[in-house]
Amino acid sequence: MHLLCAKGLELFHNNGFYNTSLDDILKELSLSKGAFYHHFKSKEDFFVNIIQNFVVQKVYALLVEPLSTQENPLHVIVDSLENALEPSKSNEMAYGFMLNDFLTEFNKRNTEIHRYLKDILNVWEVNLISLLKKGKVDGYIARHVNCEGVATFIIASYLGMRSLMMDGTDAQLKYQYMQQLKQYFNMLTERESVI
Amino acid sequence: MHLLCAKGLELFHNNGFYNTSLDDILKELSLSKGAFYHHFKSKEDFFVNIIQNFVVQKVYALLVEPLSTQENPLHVIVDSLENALEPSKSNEMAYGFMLNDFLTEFNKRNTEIHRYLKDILNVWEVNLISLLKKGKVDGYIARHVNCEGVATFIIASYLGMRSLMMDGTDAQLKYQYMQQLKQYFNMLTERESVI
DNA sequence: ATTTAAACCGACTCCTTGGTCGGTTTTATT
DNA sequence: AATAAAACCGACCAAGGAGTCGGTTTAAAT
Repeated sequence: MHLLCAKGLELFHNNGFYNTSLDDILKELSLSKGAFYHHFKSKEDFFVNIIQNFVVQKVYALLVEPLSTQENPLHVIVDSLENALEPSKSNEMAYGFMLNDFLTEFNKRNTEIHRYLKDILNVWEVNLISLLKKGKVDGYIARHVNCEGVATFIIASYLGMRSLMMDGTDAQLKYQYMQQLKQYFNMLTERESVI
Repeated sequence: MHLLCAKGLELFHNNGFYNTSLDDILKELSLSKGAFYHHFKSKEDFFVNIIQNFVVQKVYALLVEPLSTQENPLHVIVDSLENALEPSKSNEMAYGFMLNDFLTEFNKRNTEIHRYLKDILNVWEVNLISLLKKGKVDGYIARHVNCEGVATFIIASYLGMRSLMMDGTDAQLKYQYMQQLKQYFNMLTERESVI
Protein backbone atom coordinates (compact mmCIF):
# COMPACT_ATOMS: atom_id res chain seq x y z
CA MET A 1 0.00 0.00 0.00
CA HIS A 2 2.91 2.25 0.70
CA LEU A 3 4.36 1.00 -2.53
CA LEU A 4 1.14 1.86 -4.29
CA CYS A 5 1.31 5.44 -3.07
CA ALA A 6 4.96 5.82 -3.91
CA LYS A 7 4.54 4.47 -7.41
CA GLY A 8 1.35 6.45 -7.83
CA LEU A 9 3.07 9.65 -6.90
CA GLU A 10 5.90 8.87 -9.23
CA LEU A 11 3.69 8.20 -12.22
CA PHE A 12 1.22 10.97 -11.48
CA HIS A 13 4.11 13.33 -11.18
CA ASN A 14 5.72 12.16 -14.38
CA ASN A 15 2.69 11.78 -16.58
CA GLY A 16 -0.06 13.64 -14.81
CA PHE A 17 -3.06 12.31 -12.95
CA TYR A 18 -5.44 11.92 -15.85
CA ASN A 19 -2.75 10.60 -18.12
CA THR A 20 -1.89 7.81 -15.75
CA SER A 21 -4.35 4.97 -15.64
CA LEU A 22 -4.72 2.68 -12.70
CA ASP A 23 -3.63 -0.15 -14.93
CA ASP A 24 -0.37 1.64 -15.55
CA ILE A 25 0.38 1.79 -11.88
CA LEU A 26 -0.91 -1.68 -11.14
CA LYS A 27 1.00 -3.23 -13.99
CA GLU A 28 4.29 -1.85 -12.75
CA LEU A 29 3.67 -3.28 -9.34
CA SER A 30 2.10 -6.49 -10.60
CA LEU A 31 -0.98 -5.78 -8.59
CA SER A 32 -4.62 -6.11 -9.44
CA LYS A 33 -7.63 -3.86 -9.51
CA GLY A 34 -8.92 -5.72 -6.50
CA ALA A 35 -5.88 -4.89 -4.46
CA PHE A 36 -6.25 -1.27 -5.36
CA TYR A 37 -9.91 -0.93 -4.60
CA HIS A 38 -9.45 -2.73 -1.37
CA HIS A 39 -7.39 0.18 -0.11
CA PHE A 40 -8.92 3.13 -1.91
CA LYS A 41 -12.42 3.89 -2.86
CA SER A 42 -11.57 5.70 -6.06
CA LYS A 43 -8.73 7.00 -8.11
CA GLU A 44 -9.25 10.47 -6.76
CA ASP A 45 -9.39 9.21 -3.22
CA PHE A 46 -6.09 7.52 -3.94
CA PHE A 47 -4.62 10.78 -5.14
CA VAL A 48 -5.77 12.77 -2.15
CA ASN A 49 -4.29 10.08 0.04
CA ILE A 50 -0.96 10.41 -1.68
CA ILE A 51 -0.96 14.15 -1.35
CA GLN A 52 -1.87 13.90 2.32
CA ASN A 53 0.79 11.37 3.19
CA PHE A 54 3.63 12.50 1.01
CA VAL A 55 3.34 15.96 -0.37
CA VAL A 56 1.84 17.75 2.59
CA GLN A 57 4.50 16.37 4.86
CA LYS A 58 7.21 17.54 2.51
CA VAL A 59 5.73 20.97 2.26
CA TYR A 60 5.70 21.30 5.98
CA ALA A 61 9.18 19.96 6.34
CA LEU A 62 10.49 22.29 3.71
CA LEU A 63 8.50 25.38 4.45
CA VAL A 64 7.73 25.41 8.11
CA GLU A 65 10.98 24.13 9.43
CA PRO A 66 13.14 26.83 7.76
CA LEU A 67 11.07 29.37 9.63
CA SER A 68 12.91 28.64 12.82
CA THR A 69 16.26 29.67 11.45
CA GLN A 70 17.89 32.83 12.57
CA GLU A 71 19.52 33.53 9.25
CA ASN A 72 18.60 36.11 6.71
CA PRO A 73 15.16 35.05 5.43
CA LEU A 74 15.99 36.14 1.94
CA HIS A 75 18.98 33.82 1.87
CA VAL A 76 16.85 31.02 3.19
CA ILE A 77 14.28 31.55 0.48
CA VAL A 78 16.87 31.78 -2.25
CA ASP A 79 18.42 28.55 -1.11
CA SER A 80 15.12 26.72 -0.98
CA LEU A 81 14.12 27.86 -4.45
CA GLU A 82 17.55 27.05 -5.79
CA ASN A 83 17.04 23.59 -4.42
CA ALA A 84 13.47 23.29 -5.57
CA LEU A 85 14.38 24.06 -9.15
CA GLU A 86 17.05 21.44 -9.23
CA PRO A 87 16.28 18.73 -11.79
CA SER A 88 14.18 16.29 -9.86
CA LYS A 89 15.93 13.01 -10.32
CA SER A 90 15.23 11.53 -6.95
CA ASN A 91 15.14 15.03 -5.62
CA GLU A 92 13.54 15.02 -2.21
CA MET A 93 12.87 18.68 -2.52
CA ALA A 94 10.83 18.30 -5.65
CA TYR A 95 8.04 16.52 -3.84
CA GLY A 96 7.25 19.57 -1.86
CA PHE A 97 6.95 21.67 -4.94
CA MET A 98 5.12 19.55 -7.40
CA LEU A 99 1.82 21.09 -6.48
CA ASN A 100 1.93 23.42 -9.42
CA ASP A 101 1.64 20.73 -12.04
CA PHE A 102 -1.35 19.22 -10.33
CA LEU A 103 -2.96 22.56 -9.78
CA THR A 104 -3.23 23.20 -13.48
CA GLU A 105 -4.36 19.69 -14.16
CA PHE A 106 -7.24 19.76 -11.73
CA ASN A 107 -8.19 23.29 -12.51
CA LYS A 108 -11.52 22.78 -14.19
CA ARG A 109 -11.77 19.07 -13.95
CA ASN A 110 -12.08 18.60 -10.24
CA THR A 111 -12.58 21.80 -8.36
CA GLU A 112 -12.57 20.06 -5.01
CA ILE A 113 -9.10 18.67 -5.44
CA HIS A 114 -8.01 21.90 -7.02
CA ARG A 115 -9.10 23.83 -3.99
CA TYR A 116 -7.47 21.32 -1.73
CA LEU A 117 -4.18 21.69 -3.53
CA LYS A 118 -4.44 25.41 -3.40
CA ASP A 119 -4.91 25.25 0.33
CA ILE A 120 -1.57 23.51 0.56
CA LEU A 121 -0.04 26.20 -1.55
CA ASN A 122 -1.44 28.66 0.93
CA VAL A 123 0.59 26.99 3.64
CA TRP A 124 3.62 28.00 1.70
CA GLU A 125 2.31 31.49 1.34
CA VAL A 126 1.54 32.12 4.98
CA ASN A 127 4.89 30.72 5.97
CA LEU A 128 6.65 32.86 3.45
CA ILE A 129 4.84 35.89 4.74
CA SER A 130 5.61 35.26 8.34
CA LEU A 131 9.21 34.52 7.47
CA LEU A 132 9.41 37.83 5.68
CA LYS A 133 7.78 39.69 8.52
CA LYS A 134 10.19 38.15 10.93
CA GLY A 135 12.96 39.30 8.62
CA LYS A 136 11.63 42.79 8.96
CA VAL A 137 11.74 42.65 12.70
CA ASP A 138 15.22 41.24 12.64
CA GLY A 139 16.39 44.03 10.44
CA TYR A 140 17.05 42.00 7.32
CA ILE A 141 14.23 43.46 5.30
CA ALA A 142 13.34 47.07 4.73
CA ARG A 143 10.33 48.33 6.61
CA HIS A 144 8.53 49.65 3.56
CA VAL A 145 8.29 46.21 2.01
CA ASN A 146 4.87 44.68 1.46
CA CYS A 147 5.41 41.14 2.67
CA GLU A 148 2.21 39.76 1.17
CA GLY A 149 3.08 41.20 -2.19
CA VAL A 150 6.58 39.82 -2.07
CA ALA A 151 5.28 36.39 -1.17
CA THR A 152 2.88 36.48 -4.09
CA PHE A 153 5.67 37.52 -6.38
CA ILE A 154 7.93 34.76 -5.20
CA ILE A 155 5.29 32.10 -5.54
CA ALA A 156 4.16 33.27 -8.95
CA SER A 157 7.64 33.44 -10.35
CA TYR A 158 8.52 30.06 -8.94
CA LEU A 159 5.41 28.41 -10.32
CA GLY A 160 6.10 29.93 -13.70
CA MET A 161 9.63 28.64 -13.66
CA ARG A 162 8.34 25.17 -13.07
CA SER A 163 6.22 25.58 -16.16
CA LEU A 164 9.11 26.81 -18.22
CA MET A 165 11.44 24.10 -17.04
CA MET A 166 8.96 21.33 -17.55
CA ASP A 167 10.70 19.37 -20.22
CA GLY A 168 14.02 19.08 -18.53
CA THR A 169 17.05 20.72 -17.21
CA ASP A 170 17.55 24.17 -18.56
CA ALA A 171 20.37 25.30 -16.35
CA GLN A 172 20.65 28.59 -18.17
CA LEU A 173 17.04 29.42 -17.49
CA LYS A 174 17.39 28.61 -13.84
CA TYR A 175 20.52 30.66 -13.55
CA GLN A 176 18.88 33.69 -15.09
CA TYR A 177 15.93 33.36 -12.82
CA MET A 178 17.95 33.02 -9.66
CA GLN A 179 20.05 35.97 -10.68
CA GLN A 180 17.05 38.22 -11.10
CA LEU A 181 15.45 36.95 -7.96
CA LYS A 182 18.56 37.85 -6.01
CA GLN A 183 18.57 41.32 -7.46
CA TYR A 184 14.94 41.70 -6.58
CA PHE A 185 15.67 40.52 -3.07
CA ASN A 186 18.58 42.84 -2.88
CA MET A 187 16.12 45.65 -3.37
CA LEU A 188 14.16 44.52 -0.36
CA THR A 189 17.05 44.50 2.03
CA GLU A 190 17.50 47.11 4.66
CA ARG A 191 20.41 49.24 3.64
CA GLU A 192 22.13 51.87 5.63
CA SER A 193 22.47 54.07 2.59
CA VAL A 194 18.72 54.47 2.39
CA ILE A 195 18.50 55.78 5.92
CA MET B 1 -15.48 25.77 -40.02
CA HIS B 2 -14.54 29.11 -38.58
CA LEU B 3 -17.27 28.51 -36.05
CA LEU B 4 -15.76 25.16 -35.25
CA CYS B 5 -12.41 26.73 -34.47
CA ALA B 6 -13.91 29.51 -32.42
CA LYS B 7 -16.03 27.17 -30.37
CA GLY B 8 -13.16 24.75 -30.09
CA LEU B 9 -10.86 27.39 -28.75
CA GLU B 10 -13.49 28.49 -26.29
CA LEU B 11 -14.10 25.04 -24.91
CA PHE B 12 -10.48 23.97 -24.98
CA HIS B 13 -9.60 27.11 -23.15
CA ASN B 14 -12.32 26.67 -20.58
CA ASN B 15 -12.08 22.96 -19.95
CA GLY B 16 -8.78 21.92 -21.38
CA PHE B 17 -7.99 19.97 -24.51
CA TYR B 18 -8.25 16.48 -23.13
CA ASN B 19 -11.25 17.34 -21.04
CA THR B 20 -13.21 18.54 -24.02
CA SER B 21 -14.59 15.86 -26.28
CA LEU B 22 -15.39 16.41 -29.90
CA ASP B 23 -18.96 15.60 -29.07
CA ASP B 24 -19.02 18.49 -26.64
CA ILE B 25 -17.99 20.90 -29.34
CA LEU B 26 -20.13 19.35 -32.02
CA LYS B 27 -23.20 19.26 -29.83
CA GLU B 28 -23.01 22.96 -29.12
CA LEU B 29 -22.82 23.70 -32.80
CA SER B 30 -25.31 21.01 -33.84
CA LEU B 31 -22.74 19.53 -36.12
CA SER B 32 -21.77 15.95 -36.72
CA LYS B 33 -18.64 13.90 -36.55
CA GLY B 34 -18.67 13.76 -40.32
CA ALA B 35 -18.56 17.49 -40.62
CA PHE B 36 -15.63 17.62 -38.28
CA TYR B 37 -13.55 14.94 -39.89
CA HIS B 38 -14.22 16.42 -43.26
CA HIS B 39 -12.21 19.45 -42.24
CA PHE B 40 -9.66 18.05 -39.84
CA LYS B 41 -7.83 14.82 -39.84
CA SER B 42 -7.71 14.48 -36.09
CA LYS B 43 -8.49 16.23 -32.86
CA GLU B 44 -4.90 17.27 -32.47
CA ASP B 45 -4.74 18.52 -36.01
CA PHE B 46 -7.80 20.55 -35.15
CA PHE B 47 -6.07 22.02 -32.14
CA VAL B 48 -2.92 22.95 -34.00
CA ASN B 49 -5.10 24.59 -36.60
CA ILE B 50 -6.79 26.66 -33.94
CA ILE B 51 -3.52 27.73 -32.42
CA GLN B 52 -2.16 28.66 -35.82
CA ASN B 53 -5.13 30.70 -36.87
CA PHE B 54 -6.11 32.32 -33.62
CA VAL B 55 -3.52 32.26 -30.92
CA VAL B 56 -0.42 32.87 -32.95
CA GLN B 57 -1.97 35.89 -34.57
CA LYS B 58 -2.92 37.29 -31.20
CA VAL B 59 0.53 36.75 -29.83
CA TYR B 60 2.03 38.63 -32.71
CA ALA B 61 -0.50 41.42 -32.49
CA LEU B 62 0.09 41.79 -28.79
CA LEU B 63 3.78 41.22 -28.56
CA VAL B 64 5.33 42.34 -31.78
CA GLU B 65 3.28 45.40 -32.40
CA PRO B 66 4.10 47.08 -29.07
CA LEU B 67 7.74 46.87 -30.04
CA SER B 68 7.36 49.77 -32.37
CA THR B 69 6.37 52.19 -29.67
CA GLN B 70 8.73 54.88 -28.57
CA GLU B 71 7.54 54.84 -25.00
CA ASN B 72 9.30 53.46 -21.98
CA PRO B 73 9.46 49.70 -22.58
CA LEU B 74 8.88 48.99 -18.93
CA HIS B 75 5.64 50.90 -19.02
CA VAL B 76 4.60 49.07 -22.15
CA ILE B 77 5.28 45.73 -20.52
CA VAL B 78 3.47 46.66 -17.34
CA ASP B 79 0.45 47.73 -19.32
CA SER B 80 0.35 44.58 -21.37
CA LEU B 81 0.62 42.34 -18.33
CA GLU B 82 -1.95 44.39 -16.51
CA ASN B 83 -4.21 43.78 -19.44
CA ALA B 84 -3.33 40.15 -19.82
CA LEU B 85 -4.22 39.39 -16.23
CA GLU B 86 -7.61 40.98 -16.55
CA PRO B 87 -10.38 38.45 -16.01
CA SER B 88 -10.95 37.01 -19.41
CA LYS B 89 -14.62 37.51 -20.01
CA SER B 90 -14.49 38.04 -23.73
CA ASN B 91 -11.07 39.46 -23.19
CA GLU B 92 -9.29 39.73 -26.51
CA MET B 93 -6.00 39.93 -24.73
CA ALA B 94 -6.46 36.62 -23.02
CA TYR B 95 -6.18 34.69 -26.26
CA GLY B 96 -2.62 35.75 -26.65
CA PHE B 97 -1.72 34.52 -23.22
CA MET B 98 -3.54 31.26 -22.86
CA LEU B 99 -0.52 29.30 -23.94
CA ASN B 100 0.45 28.57 -20.40
CA ASP B 101 -2.57 26.42 -19.66
CA PHE B 102 -2.01 24.36 -22.77
CA LEU B 103 1.69 24.06 -22.13
CA THR B 104 1.13 22.20 -18.91
CA GLU B 105 -1.58 20.09 -20.43
CA PHE B 106 0.50 18.85 -23.32
CA ASN B 107 3.64 18.55 -21.29
CA LYS B 108 4.10 14.80 -21.27
CA ARG B 109 1.14 13.79 -23.33
CA ASN B 110 2.08 15.22 -26.67
CA THR B 111 5.60 16.46 -26.82
CA GLU B 112 5.21 17.66 -30.39
CA ILE B 113 2.42 20.05 -29.57
CA HIS B 114 4.17 20.98 -26.37
CA ARG B 115 7.27 21.99 -28.25
CA TYR B 116 5.19 23.84 -30.77
CA LEU B 117 3.50 25.84 -28.04
CA LYS B 118 6.79 26.57 -26.44
CA ASP B 119 8.07 27.96 -29.68
CA ILE B 120 5.26 30.45 -29.64
CA LEU B 121 6.19 31.38 -26.11
CA ASN B 122 9.68 31.99 -27.40
CA VAL B 123 8.28 34.59 -29.73
CA TRP B 124 7.20 36.47 -26.68
CA GLU B 125 10.61 36.02 -25.14
CA VAL B 126 12.65 37.28 -28.06
CA ASN B 127 10.35 40.24 -28.46
CA LEU B 128 10.59 41.04 -24.80
CA ILE B 129 14.33 40.88 -24.99
CA SER B 130 14.65 43.10 -27.98
CA LEU B 131 12.18 45.52 -26.44
CA LEU B 132 14.32 45.64 -23.33
CA LYS B 133 17.50 46.08 -25.29
CA LYS B 134 15.96 48.89 -27.19
CA GLY B 135 15.01 50.39 -23.86
CA LYS B 136 18.62 50.29 -22.89
CA VAL B 137 19.66 52.14 -25.99
CA ASP B 138 16.95 54.71 -25.46
CA GLY B 139 18.11 55.30 -21.94
CA TYR B 140 15.10 53.88 -20.16
CA ILE B 141 16.90 50.90 -18.74
CA ALA B 142 20.15 50.73 -16.85
CA ARG B 143 23.11 49.40 -18.75
CA HIS B 144 24.01 46.75 -16.22
CA VAL B 145 20.70 44.98 -16.69
CA ASN B 146 20.69 41.45 -18.08
CA CYS B 147 17.86 41.63 -20.59
CA GLU B 148 17.58 37.89 -21.08
CA GLY B 149 17.34 37.37 -17.36
CA VAL B 150 14.71 40.03 -16.98
CA ALA B 151 12.66 38.52 -19.80
CA THR B 152 12.82 35.14 -18.14
CA PHE B 153 11.77 36.65 -14.86
CA ILE B 154 8.84 38.44 -16.42
CA ILE B 155 7.63 35.40 -18.28
CA ALA B 156 7.98 33.11 -15.31
CA SER B 157 6.18 35.42 -12.94
CA TYR B 158 3.42 36.01 -15.43
CA LEU B 159 2.90 32.34 -16.11
CA GLY B 160 2.80 31.69 -12.40
CA MET B 161 0.22 34.36 -11.91
CA ARG B 162 -1.96 32.71 -14.49
CA SER B 163 -1.72 29.54 -12.45
CA LEU B 164 -2.59 31.31 -9.24
CA MET B 165 -5.49 33.18 -10.73
CA MET B 166 -6.94 30.20 -12.48
CA ASP B 167 -10.17 29.88 -10.64
CA GLY B 168 -11.33 33.42 -11.03
CA THR B 169 -10.81 36.99 -10.36
CA ASP B 170 -8.56 37.61 -7.46
CA ALA B 171 -8.09 41.32 -7.80
CA GLN B 172 -6.02 41.47 -4.65
CA LEU B 173 -3.54 38.97 -6.00
CA LYS B 174 -3.19 40.79 -9.24
CA TYR B 175 -2.70 44.08 -7.47
CA GLN B 176 0.06 42.68 -5.30
CA TYR B 177 1.77 41.20 -8.28
CA MET B 178 1.65 44.35 -10.35
CA GLN B 179 2.91 46.34 -7.42
CA GLN B 180 5.95 44.16 -6.96
CA LEU B 181 6.58 44.02 -10.68
CA LYS B 182 6.65 47.77 -10.80
CA GLN B 183 9.10 47.92 -7.97
CA TYR B 184 11.24 45.38 -9.68
CA PHE B 185 11.09 47.39 -12.86
CA ASN B 186 11.88 50.51 -10.95
CA MET B 187 15.12 48.88 -10.01
CA LEU B 188 15.97 48.38 -13.65
CA THR B 189 15.51 51.96 -14.66
CA GLU B 190 18.39 54.23 -15.39
CA ARG B 191 18.66 56.69 -12.57
CA GLU B 192 20.83 59.70 -12.38
CA SER B 193 21.54 59.10 -8.72
CA VAL B 194 23.38 55.92 -9.54
CA ILE B 195 25.78 57.74 -11.79
C1' DA C 1 -31.05 20.54 -65.98
C1' DT C 2 -27.14 17.81 -65.18
C1' DT C 3 -23.00 16.93 -63.24
C1' DT C 4 -19.58 17.20 -59.74
C1' DA C 5 -17.52 18.10 -55.68
C1' DA C 6 -17.69 19.81 -51.29
C1' DA C 7 -20.09 19.73 -46.93
C1' DC C 8 -22.43 17.12 -43.89
C1' DC C 9 -24.91 13.29 -41.33
C1' DG C 10 -25.10 9.71 -37.73
C1' DA C 11 -24.78 5.05 -36.73
C1' DC C 12 -21.09 2.10 -35.91
C1' DT C 13 -16.50 0.15 -34.34
C1' DC C 14 -12.71 -0.05 -31.41
C1' DC C 15 -10.33 1.02 -27.51
C1' DT C 16 -9.33 2.88 -23.05
C1' DT C 17 -10.47 3.31 -18.38
C1' DG C 18 -12.67 3.70 -13.92
C1' DG C 19 -15.05 0.82 -11.21
C1' DT C 20 -17.48 -3.86 -9.54
C1' DC C 21 -17.73 -8.32 -7.61
C1' DG C 22 -17.52 -13.11 -6.46
C1' DG C 23 -14.08 -15.82 -5.26
C1' DT C 24 -9.14 -17.07 -3.61
C1' DT C 25 -4.90 -16.55 -1.04
C1' DT C 26 -2.41 -14.82 2.75
C1' DT C 27 -1.90 -13.40 7.52
C1' DA C 28 -2.95 -13.14 12.22
C1' DT C 29 -5.35 -14.70 16.30
C1' DT C 30 -6.86 -18.05 19.56
C1' DA D 1 -5.66 -26.60 13.49
C1' DA D 2 -9.56 -23.61 13.05
C1' DT D 3 -11.37 -19.35 12.20
C1' DA D 4 -11.75 -14.79 10.88
C1' DA D 5 -10.27 -10.93 8.69
C1' DA D 6 -7.49 -8.56 5.71
C1' DA D 7 -5.29 -8.55 1.23
C1' DC D 8 -5.61 -9.70 -3.26
C1' DC D 9 -7.03 -11.59 -7.95
C1' DG D 10 -8.85 -10.92 -12.62
C1' DA D 11 -12.79 -11.38 -15.44
C1' DC D 12 -16.32 -8.40 -16.31
C1' DC D 13 -19.26 -4.13 -16.88
C1' DA D 14 -20.57 0.45 -18.43
C1' DA D 15 -19.35 4.81 -20.14
C1' DG D 16 -17.09 7.76 -22.89
C1' DG D 17 -14.43 9.23 -26.65
C1' DA D 18 -11.72 9.10 -31.06
C1' DG D 19 -12.08 7.91 -35.47
C1' DT D 20 -14.62 5.45 -39.78
C1' DC D 21 -17.66 5.06 -43.51
C1' DG D 22 -21.43 4.66 -46.64
C1' DG D 23 -24.76 7.51 -47.78
C1' DT D 24 -27.36 12.18 -48.20
C1' DT D 25 -27.81 17.03 -48.76
C1' DT D 26 -26.19 21.39 -50.46
C1' DA D 27 -23.87 24.40 -53.57
C1' DA D 28 -21.50 25.56 -57.61
C1' DA D 29 -20.23 25.09 -62.27
C1' DT D 30 -21.27 24.13 -67.12
